[in-house]
Amino acid sequence: MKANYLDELNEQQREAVIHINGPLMIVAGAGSGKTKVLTTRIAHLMRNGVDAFNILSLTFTNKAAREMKERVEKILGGSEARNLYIGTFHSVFARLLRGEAHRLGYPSDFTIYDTDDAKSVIKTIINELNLDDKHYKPSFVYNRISAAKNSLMAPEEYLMDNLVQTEDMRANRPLIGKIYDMYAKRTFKNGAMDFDDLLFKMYVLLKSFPEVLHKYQHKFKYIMIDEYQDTNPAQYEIIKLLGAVNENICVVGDDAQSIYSFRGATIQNILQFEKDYDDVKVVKLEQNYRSTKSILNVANEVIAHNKGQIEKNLWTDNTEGDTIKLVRTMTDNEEGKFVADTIAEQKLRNHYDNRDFVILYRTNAQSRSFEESLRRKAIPYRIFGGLSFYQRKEIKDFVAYLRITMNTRDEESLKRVINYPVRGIGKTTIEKTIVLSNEHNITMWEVLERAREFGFKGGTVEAIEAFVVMIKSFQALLTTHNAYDVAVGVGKSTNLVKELFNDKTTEGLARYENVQELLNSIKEFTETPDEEGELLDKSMGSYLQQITLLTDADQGNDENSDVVKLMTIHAAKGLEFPVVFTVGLEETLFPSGMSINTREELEEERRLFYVAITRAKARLWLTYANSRYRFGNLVQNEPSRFLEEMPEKFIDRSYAGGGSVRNAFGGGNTSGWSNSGNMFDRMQRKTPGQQQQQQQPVQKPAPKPTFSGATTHVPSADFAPDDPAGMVPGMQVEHQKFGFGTITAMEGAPNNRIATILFPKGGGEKKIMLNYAKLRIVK
DNA sequence: GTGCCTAACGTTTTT
DNA sequence: CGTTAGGCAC
Repeated sequence: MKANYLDELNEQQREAVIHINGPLMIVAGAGSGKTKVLTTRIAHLMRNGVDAFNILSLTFTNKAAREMKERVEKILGGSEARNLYIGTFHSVFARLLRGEAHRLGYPSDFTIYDTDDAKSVIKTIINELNLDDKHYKPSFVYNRISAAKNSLMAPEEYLMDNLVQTEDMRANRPLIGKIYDMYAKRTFKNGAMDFDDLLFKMYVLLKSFPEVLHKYQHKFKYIMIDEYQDTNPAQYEIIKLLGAVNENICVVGDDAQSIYSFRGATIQNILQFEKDYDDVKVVKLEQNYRSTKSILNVANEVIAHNKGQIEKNLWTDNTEGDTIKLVRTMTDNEEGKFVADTIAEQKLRNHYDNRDFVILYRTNAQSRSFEESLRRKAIPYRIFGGLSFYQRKEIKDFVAYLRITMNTRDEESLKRVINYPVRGIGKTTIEKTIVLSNEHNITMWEVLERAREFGFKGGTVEAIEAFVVMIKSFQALLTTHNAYDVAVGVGKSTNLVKELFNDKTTEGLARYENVQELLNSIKEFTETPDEEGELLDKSMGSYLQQITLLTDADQGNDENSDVVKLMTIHAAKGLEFPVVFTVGLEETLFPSGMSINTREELEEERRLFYVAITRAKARLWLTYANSRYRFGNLVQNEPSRFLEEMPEKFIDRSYAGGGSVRNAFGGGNTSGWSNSGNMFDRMQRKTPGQQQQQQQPVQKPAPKPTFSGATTHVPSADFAPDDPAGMVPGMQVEHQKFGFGTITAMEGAPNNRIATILFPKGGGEKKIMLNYAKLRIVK
């Protein structure tokens, strides 16, 4: 261990590190060296005789856990760090639950359902109850159930709770409690836990089995929790239980960066920590080592608009640095182009590498325009988040085989693979199996095992038996082979790999490669030593439980690859970059239109903006578009209210540069609003139709006139969709597909109008939703 | 039972 | 606009 590790800390940091016993709260401002303090503190504990086996460190992302482990290893120099229990709440609890699952009636190889799996179960239940899944939307129900679990409310309590019941009644969805109850029973029957169960069941376990609680209270003598501001009541109660004996709880957080309330996190946990324990030591880390003065000042002033914070004063010794550039573009595509152009320019001018840039947005859907513009300029990039690798269909299919092999109770997986690839077990047979399993109160798998007994006949029973034999052969493999060999065996026997291999389409090729990647990851898992310390658990069960908790950001952590990164602001928490583009700063987008109805929601959006700003070390661009495509139609956006909250002094509002915008349209109207007047005054309102034309000054050549059937219409050379707002009955219009027609009637809400149009050559009268149709006004 | 076509739907944010 | 789920025809 390095002897001088304490010398590298400032006074407050050191104070936090050397506090060994008793509750400790570290209020760590953005960029104040939080991870350094946490890792050094772990090293310091160990140096003072604390056994690594007795330290539990909880984080929110696998990435943070990995980083922490690496940095502790670096300080300690030895292999002792391996014995630390470092991980996310979910992964640590999954591991603990695995060892204790039998007490709760779960198999130790319980399946972990991701959000999609859970919603699928919920949807099944909704259909079983003969409810309308358009009214009882699975995602809505899922969120209610999730919220219940995160506040430790079991189905029975949910049904009895007046407040909750009133809410459901008011939302006209009184049966959510019933669905929750059935969902809990069903997932239990399936031997499966969803994300929230990993917390909820952990709590139940500790609460119901005093000997288990005792065991872990004495194992985890020192507990550290990162990002404490993002913990929910379930996590809070578990920590309280685990730490009750020793009270060596160290929480680290920043109330200004609390951005996960939608997941049940409550900022109260950190605000109240001092009241939860006696003699809480509070340390504030207020020196920022990350950002320039300009960036930090803007961040501080923005966050000052929130009420009720822990008082702190974040400052920096760094240089003032560049001003923050505020950029307006006409459209989202121009925004993308501007950012790509600026990255190219900055690389030349200031010698940055691709890896120095990040593009941060509010919603994943915004990535598209940036992807396109970066691709066009041949700038390599990588998107973090979005669709996880493990959510892809081909991966889910493959994993479902592995899951059913490990846990035959898992009906979600069973239903997924029972007839894929096609083996002659159709809908009718599956329905029948479900009915039988309900009648006899056994699992679907048990029905299949005894198919002949239950009266399945002919080809069906043969197909079922072949399927059962196959899965059993996989189970047999498990006892003799490692996870990788089993997976390869599964791939061969099921023909899954072959099927994808034979699909020579581009998508088929990609799918084949994805499955190969999955196999590689299993191989890697079996071959590398277990990072989590503890027992070397190389089983398939362990692998499967782990992958569900991985996010895309954890995949391919080739941090060194020189690419521009794109991610949501949520995903960027805890990271830093020399140059940051925060994009889409428009009302209804950021702040999100979903989050402007209460002060609490709006303040969380503002904290999100604060997080975005404070990712930047040296340079920060804030961009927004005058109008952008949303659901396929062009919408106007006002600049985000947050832009008005920034101090003028550090902002360069005249900056609309980057070349492209100005060059394309001769300057003038795109150059932001400099010093005079209200910034909104100078925004020119344009109709979508006008913008469309400005965007494409050069008309695309008309499609080649090819032979077409009587129903196919070849659009006119100058075909360009017009603003539907101006369309009224009597007008002549041209539809891309149906040809020329006359509007005969108009109905629907003003923002969602439906026109009845008579197309003489295009199949008669049709109802067209104006929001989605491409129509050109002829006259 | 499979594949194709149409209609409907969607955008918060994630473990 | 893009995707996807469900209905319908082979």
